[in-house]
Amino acid sequence: MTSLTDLAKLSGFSKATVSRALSGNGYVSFEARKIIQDLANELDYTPNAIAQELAFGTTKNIGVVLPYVKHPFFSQILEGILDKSFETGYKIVILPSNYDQNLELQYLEQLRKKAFEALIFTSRKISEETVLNYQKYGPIILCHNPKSKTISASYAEREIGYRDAFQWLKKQNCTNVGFLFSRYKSPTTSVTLQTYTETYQQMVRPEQIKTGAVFSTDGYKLGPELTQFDSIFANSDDIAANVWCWFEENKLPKPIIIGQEALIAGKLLKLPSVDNHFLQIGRLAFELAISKEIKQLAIKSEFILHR
Amino acid sequence: MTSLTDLAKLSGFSKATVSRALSGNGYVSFEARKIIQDLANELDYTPNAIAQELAFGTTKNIGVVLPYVKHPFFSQILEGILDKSFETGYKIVILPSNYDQNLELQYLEQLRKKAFEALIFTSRKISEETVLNYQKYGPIILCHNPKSKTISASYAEREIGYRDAFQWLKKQNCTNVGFLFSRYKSPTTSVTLQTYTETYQQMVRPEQIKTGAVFSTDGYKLGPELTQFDSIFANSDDIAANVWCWFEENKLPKPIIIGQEALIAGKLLKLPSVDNHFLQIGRLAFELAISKEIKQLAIKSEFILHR
DNA sequence: GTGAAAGCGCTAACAA
DNA sequence: TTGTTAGCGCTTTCAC
Repeated sequence: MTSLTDLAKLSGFSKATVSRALSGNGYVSFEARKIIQDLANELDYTPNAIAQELAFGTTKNIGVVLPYVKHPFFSQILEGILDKSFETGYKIVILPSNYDQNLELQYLEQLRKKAFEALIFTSRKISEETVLNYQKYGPIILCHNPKSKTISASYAEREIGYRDAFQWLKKQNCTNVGFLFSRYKSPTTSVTLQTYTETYQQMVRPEQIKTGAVFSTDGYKLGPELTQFDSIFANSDDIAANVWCWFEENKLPKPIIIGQEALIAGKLLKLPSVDNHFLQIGRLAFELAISKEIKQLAIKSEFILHR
Repeated sequence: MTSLTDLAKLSGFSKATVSRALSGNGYVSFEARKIIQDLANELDYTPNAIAQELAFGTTKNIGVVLPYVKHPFFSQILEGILDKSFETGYKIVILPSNYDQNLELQYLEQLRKKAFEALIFTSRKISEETVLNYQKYGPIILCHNPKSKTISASYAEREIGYRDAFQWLKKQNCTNVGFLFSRYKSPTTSVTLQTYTETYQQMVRPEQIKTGAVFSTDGYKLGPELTQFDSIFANSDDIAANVWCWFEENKLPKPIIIGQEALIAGKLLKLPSVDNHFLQIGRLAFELAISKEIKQLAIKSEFILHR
């Protein structure tokens, strides 16, 4: 491991000159530059990234907190983030959370320690208030509609897509919609139920709500609990497809099934779907992370019927 | 931003004592420790991660080179890697490559610069030789069967699963198999063709090979080129499902379609599939990355018929 | 054009 | 138990 100091000693120039010669900042004579560069090549020298970061006072790391990786929601956002990060020289560090508050807090602490320049929460369990308190250590971006207006966010404005979906369900004379969620309490859950209530002008009964739908196969597992409904509003196409599959295998008449994210599995079965444009949301989240402004960007969801 | 130096000055103790008091390494009197800790809390002090890394001489970063993110192959490996990294305190940095050799080289250079402690290539385009040359800068793990035995790898031993699949195809009297690949030249491509040749005892004709199958929808796009075959061997379930879909929509008789990775889309359509166990491969790749040994681990693929 | 020196923030060996 | 000192590797200001 040759260091800049080594080069300085061996070449006879000072560390400053060597640094200038190699970085291209500041004046160095042609001869000196040539000597130093040749020596650097010969000794297989390369500047140490950590030392540079310390001297510059900043890593080019952005942390992305993801509850799960395979979930379409998160993998789409991630893809959007990578899309954009790519051109900028920032590194994306994946921080798996599994909705563990302690973990989420650890990641916030790492932001404080300057392990990251910014943090993107694709979702969170920890209180919004706690997150707000960490903003002083660096930009934090949320991927849902925050209560506070003083934190950056890029999120799906789901109301529009949901409203269109529910109106369509209404037109199909569905009166008993079953809902599939990952968690009982979450921004997604509440916005779904609220939009339903507004569209249908009636409250959702507790029996209509089924939780624990996280991975594709959960749709299959939950099948037995869904026979009473005339329609199902699932939280992703993959899960919707699994529900479909359960009914098919049990030779039961299928309810109308609506998915989300416009994925391949849903397309195959021609299930209606709400596309929340998470790719775009990820892209915007990254841009917010490297910008100095605090802004909130809403992306309108879209109900897709025939694909 | 309070630094350790600030704490030292304000508390009247030396930097060394402050460091010891806060890190817990070495002897510090109760009183001193209390004073320092209180002051640290009061001033909202936290050690700077970059400075620590420099002092320790190492980041806890592992870079993972991924050509694409949404591809099932890569997202499964990634999930396996995260699975394991999770318990260890290592951070996983995603490095999108899109099979760009320059990019891949840049990532190797970053390893050299100590931006990462180890590098995992889930796939690569750059020559194996080049990669070998960078091993002196840190552990590098490949996710395919390398020619050289002096580099670590965790990979799918696809032969077994492929052989079973081709034997089964043979039993179904398929004589004209179409192959879907992402790239024409790749380790996957060659092992597939070779296993086929061995099982069928005949060469693959160039017309049997279709490339450019990367994303799910590519299966649909390639549909028109596949009508001549009595069976299709696709490079993933998602792509296989899309092929299925194209035939269905065009009301054409379907060939036998075999997918890979045992994904939901394939399960829905009851397509046979070769499960390459990429999750496990990812887990092992991570363990190799943090171990000091050079080892090669092969995971046997599995042909799955009825799911 | 070049170099000395200070600084980035922390750790650790060695004395005291 | 605590402080002194050197060091991690690089950047940058400011004289010369």
